Amino acid sequence: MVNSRFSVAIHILSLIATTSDKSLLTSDFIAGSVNTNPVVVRRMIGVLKKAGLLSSHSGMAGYELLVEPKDLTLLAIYQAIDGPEQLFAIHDEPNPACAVGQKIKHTLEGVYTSVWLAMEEQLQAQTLQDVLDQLRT
Amino acid sequence: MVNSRFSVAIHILSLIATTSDKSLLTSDFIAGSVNTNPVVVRRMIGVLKKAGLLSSHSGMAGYELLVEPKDLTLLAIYQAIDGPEQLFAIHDEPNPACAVGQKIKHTLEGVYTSVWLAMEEQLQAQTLQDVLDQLRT
DNA sequence: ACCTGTTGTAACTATTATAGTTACAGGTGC
DNA sequence: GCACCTGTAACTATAATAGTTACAACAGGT
Repeated sequence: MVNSRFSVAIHILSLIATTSDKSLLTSDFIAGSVNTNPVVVRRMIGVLKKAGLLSSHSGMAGYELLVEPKDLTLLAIYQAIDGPEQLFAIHDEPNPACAVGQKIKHTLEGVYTSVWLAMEEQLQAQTLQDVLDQLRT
Repeated sequence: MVNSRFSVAIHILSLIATTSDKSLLTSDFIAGSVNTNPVVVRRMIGVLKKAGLLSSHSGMAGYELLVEPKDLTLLAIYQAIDGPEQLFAIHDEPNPACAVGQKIKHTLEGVYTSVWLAMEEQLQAQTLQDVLDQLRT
């Protein structure tokens, strides 16, 4: 995929998890750490909030996690940001009159599903807490 | 990633592998099966040729595989088309003055590497021959 | 030698996604 | 009231993807 939304989401959640003084947690402060625009942060936080991962109050600084870091898998974060559910696209409408064209879509779907499941397994095996532990070392 | 280059490459290689009358194998014919433009096919074939997966002769119809389908892993195909070597990008220059910003890049790289390796393992486990077998059923 | 059909490429276009930005309405609490 | 914040809409810049046009060079048949 190669966009940075997942990285930004993990960065934001890590900041919220490790900042004890919640009044510091403004979109501006977070944007400073991520090195992006506050609006980008607020947009991402809106998505994470909709997914039930954190809470916020309009007009008031401070975000709070609604899930314990040890219970928050990276897969859950990935799904929260609504990342693509496939790694590879399949070209549109291969020619059904051709023996290969007719079957290739179904075949590729099978291949890609197995790859996808392996990836999900990895993301499921790691939690935000694992990330926090590595940030400390 | 979510582009269809990998799918198109596998489709092209499958066609070449299953078409016995090589004189049929023109970029136009292949484009008809893939449902795209002949130039897109020739471009992709140029890449696969550079990687040593097939041969072609300018001005002459007919492509030939240079690797046995059973020896051609999907990973080799993926590497041949020079697909991205990462699934997730990391945002540029997180703030080094911040405890999280300072370490997040290295941490995420570790996470993403484990995911990437799991994906490679899946692609390594399947060959073009496996694809051909599924196309026949 | 010529003609037809092919490959190999360069160059351009259209479409889409990503990220960044500006702007502003509305909430919060001092 | 004021300073500061969130939530969002709207716009822009940039880049990637795929499709397209165009053409030089090559092969093989007649």
